[in-house]
Amino acid sequence: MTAFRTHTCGELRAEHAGQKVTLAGWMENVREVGNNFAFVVLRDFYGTTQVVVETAEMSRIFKSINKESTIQVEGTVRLRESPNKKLPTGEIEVVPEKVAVLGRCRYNELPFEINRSRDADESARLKYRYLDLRNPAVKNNIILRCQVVAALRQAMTAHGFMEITTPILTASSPEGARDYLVPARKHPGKFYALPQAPQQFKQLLMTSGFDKYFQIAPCFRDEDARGDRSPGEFYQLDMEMAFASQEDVFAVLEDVLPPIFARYGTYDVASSAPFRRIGYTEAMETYGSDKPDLRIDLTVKDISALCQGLGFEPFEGRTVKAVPVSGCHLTRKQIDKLCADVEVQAGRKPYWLRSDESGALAGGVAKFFAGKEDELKNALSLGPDTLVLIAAGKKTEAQKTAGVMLKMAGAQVPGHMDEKRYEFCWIVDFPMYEIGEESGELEFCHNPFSMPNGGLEVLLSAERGEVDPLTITAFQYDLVCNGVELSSGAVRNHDPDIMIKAFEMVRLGEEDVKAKFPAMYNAFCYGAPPHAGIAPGVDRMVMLLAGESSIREIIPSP
RNA sequence: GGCCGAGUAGUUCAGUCGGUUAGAACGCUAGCCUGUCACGCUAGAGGUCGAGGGUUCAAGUCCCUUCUCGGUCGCCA
Repeated sequence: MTAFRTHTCGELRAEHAGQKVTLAGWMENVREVGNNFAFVVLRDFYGTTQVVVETAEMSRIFKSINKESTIQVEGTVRLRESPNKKLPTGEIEVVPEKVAVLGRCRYNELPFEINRSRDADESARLKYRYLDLRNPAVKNNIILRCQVVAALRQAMTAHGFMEITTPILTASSPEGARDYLVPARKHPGKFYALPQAPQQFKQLLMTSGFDKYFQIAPCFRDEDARGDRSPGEFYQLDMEMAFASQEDVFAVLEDVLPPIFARYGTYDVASSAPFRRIGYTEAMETYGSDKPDLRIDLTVKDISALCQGLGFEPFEGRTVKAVPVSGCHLTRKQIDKLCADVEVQAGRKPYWLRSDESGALAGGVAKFFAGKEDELKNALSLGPDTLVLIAAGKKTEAQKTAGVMLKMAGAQVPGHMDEKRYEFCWIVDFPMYEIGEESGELEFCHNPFSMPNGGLEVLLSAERGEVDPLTITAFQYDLVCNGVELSSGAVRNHDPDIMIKAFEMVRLGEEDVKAKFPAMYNAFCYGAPPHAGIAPGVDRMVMLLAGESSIREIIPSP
């Protein structure tokens, strides 16, 4: 009950029959079914209620109002002669006595029909986002977002985490993206940077003695948009724990996320705690991706050795990866389409061949395997009716292309993907270092502030030449769900000595650490707790829960 | 920034080999209709075919330039 209404438009039921009520909402539709006889649909946030028009006077009043105007209707509830079981309020209707226009819609033609706004052109939807959001199907994703955020807060609080806010106007931070800059009025020529993540602040909080921190944190990165990535700003469930290991972080999310996915998601949660852990190297070998979609039952096989000396130039001296797709009955045209799709995404065209119903190899590059058919069949455990997609190139290229082939084939060839479930996994053991493509020298692979597995010892061994630095892994991890990278996190390097040594490996030193991150470095010199954290993307999570493929569907004002 | 695709009525789209007056559905307007709920029926209004240039007797359609949007790669924890 407010000044404008006694009930909402989603509230009235049979038991309200006979009551005098006042409703307020948008005039969604008018169905004229006779002379001076019509049904008006009134809509507010909570639902719709039918208003019945039976007199010439009421008919005249409603005819003078454009759809989507806001109106107030005072009247009496009565049972419908022909109820509609599909609607929560379908048993009743309101007989109006007084109608007032609260907010007139000046246009009788809208940019799109409210209830079909999702079919409209996206730029029109965004321009008229306030109309788009009147569509319950659009609005419900935003409601879902609110519920998920509330549930996350509740779960994190229940796990003993405290929500602490961190600055928005700050100094440039260590992440790799471009910063957004804000001119500083009092210091002409200088700028604030908007945080790409609250990374440094939360680590300082750990050093201060706060034990468990979290925040639904806005992050700002000046990068181009993607279907699953908002341009500019997005939100993370940022968290950090003191005196904690990688497994401690995993345990929290394995406890927090599945119930929320189960309750608010479109599908069932197929993974139970503990989620599967997959090493980075293994993920790249087996799935051709560091964000595998475990709903797909296909894997990548290495056939490099087998493919030498075939007389097929693209395979010579290259890494060759194959993805066998069993039970495949695609036509030649469909296979070409699949390969073209892979080429668009991976930038490299895959090769292919297939086994027919008798198991004989045919098509594509099959002829080059003459004399080696059995070897290939054994290597791939090849049965009949199987399409083999093949990628060749430098190791990383071949892996990446194979990963795209795997996801494309999984999505397009029936029987290899059970779409309607959530499959979580952790990708662990990311390499600490790599050989830079441009420099040709050793560089940090990811975040330089992750703790190397093996600590100072392993770095010293590498320095003495006993350990290949490329084999050093970091306590750095990604949480992946259905092929979407939900989150990445790490056990942080809290020890200045290890930090300096890690930097020395890439020809940097203490001065560079100090220069780049003075606050954190200094703080760690006063006794820091070992700590670890992670930051799942809220937008991507809601996207998965809503079953949407565009991140703009779950953001109120994209 | 590279590549691919799209742009035609308020909206979503069709438009054949370049050929008469550019069509459909929804929406809108008017009329009919007393139980609809994606109401139904009849009629009508509504178009700079994204923009500019070119080829041609003739361009929505072919060519060039350009703009906008989407996807993707680069980029991005």
